[in-house]
Amino acid sequence: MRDVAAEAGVSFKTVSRVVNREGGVSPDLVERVEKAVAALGYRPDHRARLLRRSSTAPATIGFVWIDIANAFFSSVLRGIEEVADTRDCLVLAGSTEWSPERERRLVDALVERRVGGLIVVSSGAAAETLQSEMQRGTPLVFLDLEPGFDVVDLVRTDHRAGAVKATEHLVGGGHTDIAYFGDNLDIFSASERLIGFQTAMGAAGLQVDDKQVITGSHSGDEWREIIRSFFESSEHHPTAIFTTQNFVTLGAVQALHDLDLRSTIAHVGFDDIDLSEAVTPGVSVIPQFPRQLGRRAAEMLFNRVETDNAEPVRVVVEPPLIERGSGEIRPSR
Amino acid sequence: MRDVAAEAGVSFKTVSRVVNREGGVSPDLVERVEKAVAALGYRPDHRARLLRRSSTAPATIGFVWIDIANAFFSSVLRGIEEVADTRDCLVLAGSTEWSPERERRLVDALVERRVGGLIVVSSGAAAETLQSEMQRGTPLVFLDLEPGFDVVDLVRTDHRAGAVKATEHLVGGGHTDIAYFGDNLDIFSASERLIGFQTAMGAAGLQVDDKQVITGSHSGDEWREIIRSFFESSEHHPTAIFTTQNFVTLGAVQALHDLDLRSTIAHVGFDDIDLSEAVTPGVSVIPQFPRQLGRRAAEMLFNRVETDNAEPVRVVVEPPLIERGSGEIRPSR
DNA sequence: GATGCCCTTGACAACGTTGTCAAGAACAGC
DNA sequence: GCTGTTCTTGACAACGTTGTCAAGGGCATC
Repeated sequence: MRDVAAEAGVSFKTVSRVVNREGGVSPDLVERVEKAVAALGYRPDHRARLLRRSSTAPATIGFVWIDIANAFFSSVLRGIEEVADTRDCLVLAGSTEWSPERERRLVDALVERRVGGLIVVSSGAAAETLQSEMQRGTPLVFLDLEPGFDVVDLVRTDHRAGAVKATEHLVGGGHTDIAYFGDNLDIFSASERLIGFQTAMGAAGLQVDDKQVITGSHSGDEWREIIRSFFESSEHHPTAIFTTQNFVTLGAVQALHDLDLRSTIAHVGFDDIDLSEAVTPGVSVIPQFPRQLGRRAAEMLFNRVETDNAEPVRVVVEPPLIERGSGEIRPSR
Repeated sequence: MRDVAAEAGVSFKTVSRVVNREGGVSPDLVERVEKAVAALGYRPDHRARLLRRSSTAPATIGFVWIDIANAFFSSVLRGIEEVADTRDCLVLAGSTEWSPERERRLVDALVERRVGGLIVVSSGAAAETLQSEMQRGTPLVFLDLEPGFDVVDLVRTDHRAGAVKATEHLVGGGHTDIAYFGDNLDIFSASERLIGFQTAMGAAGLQVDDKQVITGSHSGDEWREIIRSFFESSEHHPTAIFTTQNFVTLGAVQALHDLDLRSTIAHVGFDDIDLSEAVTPGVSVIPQFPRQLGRRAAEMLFNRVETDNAEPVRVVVEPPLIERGSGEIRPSR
């Protein structure tokens, strides 16, 4: 900026005025400054600007998510960006890949960059930083997971109700012997879904066999192997399965296809997947609406910027069930 | 920081020393300062820190991409994050959703935030800003697309060679009548793929019928409709199709499935998709390796930070062909 | 021609941090 | 006890910008 001022033969305050279109600068000076700006390729330094300015509207918001490979969160991010874009706001996104350590570091890094707000898919690892940041007045919205401490704003799917719905659907189709494949139970959404499964099974008077509850954190290909060997090895086959995450569902579809069991074993998944209609039979699912969750969370965030003392908002969306064939297979025995 | 200094009864320089673990501070002062930091929930302001510091290693890099809904770019981002993470570097990601206007704004915003480097999937819209930023010495790596001006570092798939390979595969299987479905031609990769298709067709002495080259920018569901009505309406059916982007491939698999043509029409796609093995027949593809492209780009970026005068690097990866069944169907006529 | 007003411009402080340097204390060696 | 060295600490400038205020010039009004 100093260089631009020298080039144009004015003080740097005048440059500042021109760059920010404050007005009150004579036309020829404006022109001289603009020429100098163009000649030197000058860009204002956003950080210094924010440092000085008693800015109100956030120019950057942060998004901390858990798994970059999962299309669910990509769609969430898309929803967030759509809303942020209308406010000329950038999204600083970082994924933790399930590591509490990384969650702490990421949240710290974002807080240190003084983002105007934060949307977090939090395991609760960064609770301390998040809470002190909340006290500083930074808007904070939690998404998908309950972080395990008192939370102001939160948006998520009703994981438990969705799992109940899926299980009831299978039970209603005549299945009494249902296997469960899902994410690690230290993840809030995963444990909620298992609780939903157990609740619905219990309500139907059915027993849950521990050997038929398989949990863990794996890629789609790993799940494919796990589910294939589950069906290959166990003498006792369930007549239906409930897969409670999109990778698990993808793996299960592949595995059942490999074993030519897709028309025999009933299957409902949590989260929608691509090509769910192109396989035979189609994959029945409890879909989530990640893009809308993202939009909703971002709107809540900006809302909190504007109205400081608003009541806490908790949005918990009950998901529907989409029948496509795989969930409607009757038990063969 | 001033508050912390007051609370601990020291000067703020001492606080700075403690926070940055510079050493040379007596143990009891360290303890007092740390207590004050904890009590007040103090976080250093990263922006101010960078403003002062003659820092070398970048703390933030930017990634500008074109389509957040496309899993290809999510994987690229993942690769970038993996590398950035090892350098304690955050990734500021923004998607342009194909809008040149948005590309300009995003690149400007990142430059103004003084990112330490930039990985760009650029249509060329922000050429001016990017070039002046390159002159400022900011490391810059282009990914996937040629932006239409002289470029220093670039990583991409060899779109043309991949398309040639796919087309030759279909031609080699006996097909002479092949339809092409792909992205808008003002996108570099799309036009390259079409050129590859045309080249291989020409080399085989085959004619390309303009009515069988369908291009546009659509979602998977839209492509499903387009391809379904293409096969429903035209009296003349091609015996094979080449779909040159993952959404198009997804749509085509669905559409052919809807019409019960998946075992009749040969099909090769560009970009791999989920469940490509679970459908019948499996989907033959020219896969890209987005995560590796991202890793490669990030490594080049950091490399350029370290060695300033390095030669320009262009990495153009020739993709393989994966046979899964759909591409090996013989023409029925 | 003096006064008052507005319009343009620049000097300076401030934002929150780190780098530089010097002051002061503590200690060792003569 | 004096000198020199080291260790701890703080004062101050600087990073690049914007907010505040005052100075100076031009113009209208009396």
